[in-house]
Amino acid sequence: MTAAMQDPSAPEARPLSQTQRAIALLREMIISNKLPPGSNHLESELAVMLGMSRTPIREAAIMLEAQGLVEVKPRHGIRVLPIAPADMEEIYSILTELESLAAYNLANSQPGDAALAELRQHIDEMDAALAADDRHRWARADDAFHRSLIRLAGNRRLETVVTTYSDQVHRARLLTLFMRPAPSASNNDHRRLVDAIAAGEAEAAQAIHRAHRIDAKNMMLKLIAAHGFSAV
Amino acid sequence: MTAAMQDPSAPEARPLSQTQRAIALLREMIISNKLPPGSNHLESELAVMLGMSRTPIREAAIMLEAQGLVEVKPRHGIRVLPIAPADMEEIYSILTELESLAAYNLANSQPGDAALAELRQHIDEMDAALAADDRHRWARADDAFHRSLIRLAGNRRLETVVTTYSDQVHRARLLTLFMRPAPSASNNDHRRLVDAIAAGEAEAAQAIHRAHRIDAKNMMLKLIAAHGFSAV
DNA sequence: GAACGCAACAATGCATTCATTGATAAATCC
DNA sequence: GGATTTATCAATGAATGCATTGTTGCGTTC
Repeated sequence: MTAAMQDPSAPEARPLSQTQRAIALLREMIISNKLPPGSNHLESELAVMLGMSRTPIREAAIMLEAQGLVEVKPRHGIRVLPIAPADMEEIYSILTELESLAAYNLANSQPGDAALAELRQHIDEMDAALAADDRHRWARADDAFHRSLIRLAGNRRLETVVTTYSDQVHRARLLTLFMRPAPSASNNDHRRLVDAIAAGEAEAAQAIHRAHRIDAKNMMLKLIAAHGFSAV
Repeated sequence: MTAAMQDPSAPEARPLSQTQRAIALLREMIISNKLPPGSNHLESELAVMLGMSRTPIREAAIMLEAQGLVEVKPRHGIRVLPIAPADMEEIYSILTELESLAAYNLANSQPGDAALAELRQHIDEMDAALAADDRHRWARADDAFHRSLIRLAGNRRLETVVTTYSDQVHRARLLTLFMRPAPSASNNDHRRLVDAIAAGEAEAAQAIHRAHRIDAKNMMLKLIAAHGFSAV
């Protein structure tokens, strides 16, 4: 092996398997709505689209099916699953419970200043996005806040589950992002949550986050119904 | 479409794909300890063992990895994941929260007599198993009770998550099944839970089940530590 | 004209094949 | 003799090939 095979300019030199690429690319296309809900896709079609053979596509489809993003129908190809209001009820019910648990556990774990600063930084970013009236930026910061909250709680499996179900409702959040009123009240909840966590008030943190999630769910369902969507 | 296309005599006439067979067989072998935790297995070895090619084995491995039962290591084969006490803390934390949620939701849904009868039947079976001093039979009935509880709550995703994590601790439950004292107190909890559900006392049901799960977790961790296991 | 049956086709499930890559062992040099 | 380098090997990642099966369209018959 010669040194010329290594590319010193690239910081990461891992090849990344085709299957991993397929999973990442398809997931991205699904949650960003490039592959619309309800659409069907042949393995060969996706294989051509991503420039690989059918094998890694099949393997990716199995993974994405396990994550609830697609359905592999024996003779009808790979179907992007739509999310109906009933699905959102299911998902938010789980997310509410598990994220509140994360808040509770984090509050009990006496998090260090670094952890609290990380959370507050995301809140500041949300405020800045609100001031700039940039909703996409706000949504990214909101995402980051919730991910940090879960990660800092220190339960990796909980992180996995929450990520899985957050992915499933990602399209719905995108859809309602511009329907909803400016999410300034939401940031109040976030600040109160971090304060409760900092003070070690576990039950308060849990209650605050639970209420926050329930409000978010109700608003989203109302918006989607009001705009006449039966699935997303 | 003619009526002749439906076959009323055979309730199930599907061939069941090799991949599905591989998933079911490997899962069974893993949770029943036939493939011991920590053991490594080559794709070709499993392929020969199950009488199929590597392809369905690979696909099954991806699914089982998504369910947290194995780890696919690039050059070292498929590794059955051991469950350490820290993993059990993670898992029971999630199971406690979600099963309690199921109890809460079921109590609120005013379940019919059929649902309540189903739950009570499993409890009776547990009593019978206790009387016969048959712990395997008790464990099966206990499993069935918990599965019914989750299923009747009507949230399919919740069912999926709980099943996934129940699988991961299945070996540990098997291990402690004969270490623990006779699980008669456990059945008291079950009866009180069903009574609370029948009475529509959602918060009581939730609290009873939460306490039940926390007790079970603490006992299991104590037993495993007392017997000197560092992983299962 | 409608319905049933048959045939051609297309997509998948799975096996097989090939190439890449990490590991192991042997051989040579210091 | 030990260490380093090289060569062989084994296992996986991925592509391809093949057979099965569901579907669609056409022809025939009632």
